[in-house]
Amino acid sequence: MGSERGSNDTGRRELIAATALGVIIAHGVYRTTYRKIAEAAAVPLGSVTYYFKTLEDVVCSAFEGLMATVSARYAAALDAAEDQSAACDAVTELVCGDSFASEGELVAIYELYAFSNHNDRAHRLMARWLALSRVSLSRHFSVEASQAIDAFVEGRLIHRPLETVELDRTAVRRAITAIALALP
Amino acid sequence: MGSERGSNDTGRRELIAATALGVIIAHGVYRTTYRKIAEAAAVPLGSVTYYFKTLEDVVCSAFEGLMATVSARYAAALDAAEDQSAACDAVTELVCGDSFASEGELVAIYELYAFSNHNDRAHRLMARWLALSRVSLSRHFSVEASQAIDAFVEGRLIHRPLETVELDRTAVRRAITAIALALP
Amino acid sequence: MGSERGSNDTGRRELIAATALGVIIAHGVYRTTYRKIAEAAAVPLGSVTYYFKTLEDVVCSAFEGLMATVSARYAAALDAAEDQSAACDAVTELVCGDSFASEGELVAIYELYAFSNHNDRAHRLMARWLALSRVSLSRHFSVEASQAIDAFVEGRLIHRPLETVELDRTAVRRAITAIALALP
Amino acid sequence: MGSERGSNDTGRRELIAATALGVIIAHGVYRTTYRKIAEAAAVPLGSVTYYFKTLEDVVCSAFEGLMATVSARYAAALDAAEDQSAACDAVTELVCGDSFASEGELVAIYELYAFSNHNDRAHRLMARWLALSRVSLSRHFSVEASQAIDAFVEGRLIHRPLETVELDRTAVRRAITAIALALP
DNA sequence: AATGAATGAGATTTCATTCAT
DNA sequence: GATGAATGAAATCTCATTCAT
Repeated sequence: MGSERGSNDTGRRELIAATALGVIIAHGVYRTTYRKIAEAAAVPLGSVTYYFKTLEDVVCSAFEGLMATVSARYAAALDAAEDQSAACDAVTELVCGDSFASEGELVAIYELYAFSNHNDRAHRLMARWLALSRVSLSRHFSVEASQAIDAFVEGRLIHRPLETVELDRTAVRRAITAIALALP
Repeated sequence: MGSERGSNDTGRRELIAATALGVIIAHGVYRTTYRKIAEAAAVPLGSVTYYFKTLEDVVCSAFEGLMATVSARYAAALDAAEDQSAACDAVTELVCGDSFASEGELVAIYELYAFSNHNDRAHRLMARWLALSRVSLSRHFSVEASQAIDAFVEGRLIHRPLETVELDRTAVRRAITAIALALP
Repeated sequence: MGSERGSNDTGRRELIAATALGVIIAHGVYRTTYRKIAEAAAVPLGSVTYYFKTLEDVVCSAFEGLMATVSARYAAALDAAEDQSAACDAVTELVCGDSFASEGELVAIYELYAFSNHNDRAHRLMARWLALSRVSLSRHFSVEASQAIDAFVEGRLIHRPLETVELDRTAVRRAITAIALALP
Repeated sequence: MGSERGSNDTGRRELIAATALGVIIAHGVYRTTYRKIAEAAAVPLGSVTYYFKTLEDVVCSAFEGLMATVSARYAAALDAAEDQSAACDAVTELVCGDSFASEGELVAIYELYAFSNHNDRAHRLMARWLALSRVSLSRHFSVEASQAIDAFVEGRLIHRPLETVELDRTAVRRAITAIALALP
């Protein structure tokens, strides 16, 4: 009975951005198109271009949503730790467990890394994310240890899907602790 | 006198692949096109499509060239080390110095990471590269230490362009040594 | 305190039409859009479409405003002339001076000429304008001289911006007088 | 049976430009689109965009074709005249007869006038056309008379389709002669 | 009355790809 | 083997227009 025009509801923009993240994960930024996003979100093509003037705009928004989710988890895990030992446990869990990022989210993070070299907004997002993770780590580690541990976490997340032999939790824990002690 | 047609010379294929890498670095895979490559290489469009039947074919070939270069450097640096201490020095240089990869090559490496999630050939290339770096590291470190150090290197390379305060060489050296000792 | 909605004031319609003329002058009819007009007039897009149901409607209204201005000037100049000699002076001034139409108005007039071949309302406007100018001229010249002088004026206005050597006032005056005398 | 690829024939470009002129005449520049041109020329859309990178490119090419035709006629008519009197006859024929430009060509000329204010290439074309017509006239008239007569011709051509009472040949002839004599 | 939201249609344009030569 | 010409398909994006409010 009602027309489809007019203020349909709230959250349309967010729905589109969230759906776009899924498209990026499934196809990569290089094959992400307005059309695929519209189809996946089950909204008219014109609706996507209405909310997002350029494709890079949608892509960035999708990445911003991802970063909000992921950095919240990162911060929560570390903020909950009461001492450095607990913080080492938390980092180990981030690296080895499933609590930090799903398989798909990891793929999206790769895409963001690549994309950020060609897009300023994404680049700033990355820089923000880096700064945030450092703040969380700095509550428990020296600045230098935070940098090193962060790098280790980053690298592990990238290598994980390619690894043939899984690095076990104990080893990860030991490496983190060693870094923390080496850079007091 | 000679026609401009015909076998211009050997190496045309290689020229195109090498040029493609430059295009990828400048624009990202998501904006890499046959046309941009042809223009950058100053060859006819038909020449690019003649040597590379699909665009993904050129992209993968470009990445293969990159990996050949970069993994050779990685291996050379580690093979030259005579003991674990020298290996730690070598890794430190890889991470902090300019000898491993240029700014542009780093950008290309992230592109490859992202691309590999959506392309089998690139995925296999990545896996091969990971395996190779492990072999190089394993000559000096335990398997577990190799995995951990490799992750650390990876993460540092990603963070380096974003870092506001540069992590100094001494700290890097110390972190690597600590990992090596912690995972004997 | 008052809402921003509601009857903002009278003259909104006129403001939009007048602004549209500026857009036409700046971009040409072929690149005139509702959106450009709305932006230039600093009114909401919906406001433009509210007052003018179709784009051709705005364009015609803009042209009507232009013609009102311009034909008033034309008529005033000729009505003020007391005899044929003064009328020749007046026409000379219309052709050579700045009093008849600004640079922008001239551009708009050519747009109207072109547009009138594809739009009935504009065509009728043109015909009206032609008739009016003839009435003004006929007060001082024969019908045939009026036609000829009007044509001469028209052509001069078109050629003026393209002329490399400016036709001097004396020559124009002499041509007009000659036509007037030749067609008594 | 053959494929549609490969060198189809010559003149494809010219065919498209000529067809574009027809579309401009029928719809006006402001409603001329790649699609309409392709359909009218019965060639694939991609063919039009292949030969003409931008729409303004097609439009200009169409106008260039028109000008070539029309200025050739103009020059021919005047070059054939043996003395000033014959030149006056020739100009009269240009203005009153059908030999100079068809109804459609006149419409296209209006379009060119309007378009030239928003496009440099078209502007240069107009300037060239003006210069050419002056050269033709200057063979028979003084520079000042040429300017004036050219303006008269221009204005007549514009007014002709709007005129309710046709200006007769005798009057036109008399006006031209008068101008020629007034500006020796 | 006035406007923001929304959308379908179509515009320009880019591009991978194919094929005759 | 190599390439210019050509094209179909789709991509991004713009826009007139409509409607709920």
